[in-house]
Amino acid sequence: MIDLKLLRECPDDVRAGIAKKRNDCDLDTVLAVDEERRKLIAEVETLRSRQKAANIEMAGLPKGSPEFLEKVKELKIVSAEIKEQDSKLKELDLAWNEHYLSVPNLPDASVPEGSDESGNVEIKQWGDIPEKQSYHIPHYELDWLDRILDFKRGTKVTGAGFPFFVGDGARLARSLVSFFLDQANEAGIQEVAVPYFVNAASATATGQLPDKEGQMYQTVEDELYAIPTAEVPLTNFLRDEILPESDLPIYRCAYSACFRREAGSYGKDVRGLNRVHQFDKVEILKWVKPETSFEELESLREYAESLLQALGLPYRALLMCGGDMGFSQTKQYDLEVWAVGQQKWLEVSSCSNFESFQSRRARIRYRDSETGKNEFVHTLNGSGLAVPRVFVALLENGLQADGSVKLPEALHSYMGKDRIDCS
RNA sequence: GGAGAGAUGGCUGAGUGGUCGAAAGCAACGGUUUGCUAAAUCGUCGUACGUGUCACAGCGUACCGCGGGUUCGAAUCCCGCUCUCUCCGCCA
Repeated sequence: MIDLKLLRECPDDVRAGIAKKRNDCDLDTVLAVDEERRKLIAEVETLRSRQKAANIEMAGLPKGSPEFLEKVKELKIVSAEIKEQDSKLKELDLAWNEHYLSVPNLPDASVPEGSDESGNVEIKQWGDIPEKQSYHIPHYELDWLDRILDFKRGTKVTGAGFPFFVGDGARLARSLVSFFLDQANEAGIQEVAVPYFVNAASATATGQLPDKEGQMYQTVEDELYAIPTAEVPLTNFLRDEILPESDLPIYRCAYSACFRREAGSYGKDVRGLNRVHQFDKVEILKWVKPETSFEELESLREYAESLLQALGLPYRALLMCGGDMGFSQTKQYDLEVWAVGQQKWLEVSSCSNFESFQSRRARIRYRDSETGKNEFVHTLNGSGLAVPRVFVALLENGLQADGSVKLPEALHSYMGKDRIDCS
């Protein structure tokens, strides 16, 4: 959630931000409810104050004396009134909360205007885009694909979008995870293994709830949610905590399987491994001091890029425009890898600065030595990286005329060989 | 799954209906003193929201695991839930 003060004092700035994000949040209603709520709070507190004073007076009176009984009679009325106003306030609080949570984070000034992906700005392209040869085909058309990926049995066992990785496929997926984790470790990012299910409080703190409930798998009995990304448990790792200033910045990474229902995404881009319901990903999290968060975003993006460079995969970096970025982000970069077989850019990483939007929800603070106050940290996260689409790019770009797949050197030791053979 | 115990401020820990936001101790912070270290001594020492201020201050309200109830009044009584610990069973 955004800063309440900002909302009240600079509604026009907030309105402009909402518009830039092409969000349909109705700020006037939010402000109206806010004002109503504040008025009611003042009323209830005045009543309570009166009650409290009278109760202190009563404590001094002899029990059962006429004055005492008189007071009781009087206060019964006040008490009833408080009860009534209080229940009104509770109701209003619920509505207010819902409205407040519906206000998106505001985009940074450096974020370009635009309403969809066409508005994104390519800030960088790296690597040579290979010329498409006759043997370059989409991975899902490889005739020996079922030797490393088994969609059919995945569908039988679980459902569409839950493929089995088999043999070299399983090994390649695991190699990528190991490679990503080792790289992170080398960069000084501490590894964490996270729970794959979170409770409602955690899902709310990172913004999956209430809006994106339909995107998560849920357990029937226990009100737990399968994580759509390790970002959720990892961000919540420090929820409700006040961190020592000297601990900042904190960098962590976590490998996890990610579960996404991908409700409503039919047809487009769903072939093969392009979009699946379960996939592996290494996620990087940063908790930093506010004044450093935009530098931290750049270094996070550069780190994610370094992984693609090490794998020799051509990619581009996009600065997301207002209309195409997420609800909670102030600034977001996407990295897309080139898949020569499909002649397509595939998103493999998204690096974002949330500023205090998440930390405010999750109440992650630090005591600032200068102001002496508890301030919200800024959080950032980025994929480093998501496995399946990197897997796809490796297959399609590494494909040789003889049908085998050449692997980048960085993976040789993990795979125990330099290529995947077609037979 | 069965039986029992518990949940109070950064920590330890008092408090069983009425100036309790909450004793005491520890830790922390600021000052004084002692030749250093150590000790002694005085003071400060929760969070959130509302109000107010240029900003402080101030004022008000809430918060003793969470949610409800009883009462003029609840940390304290009642009900439900969650979590932690101990013992037994089961299990990777």
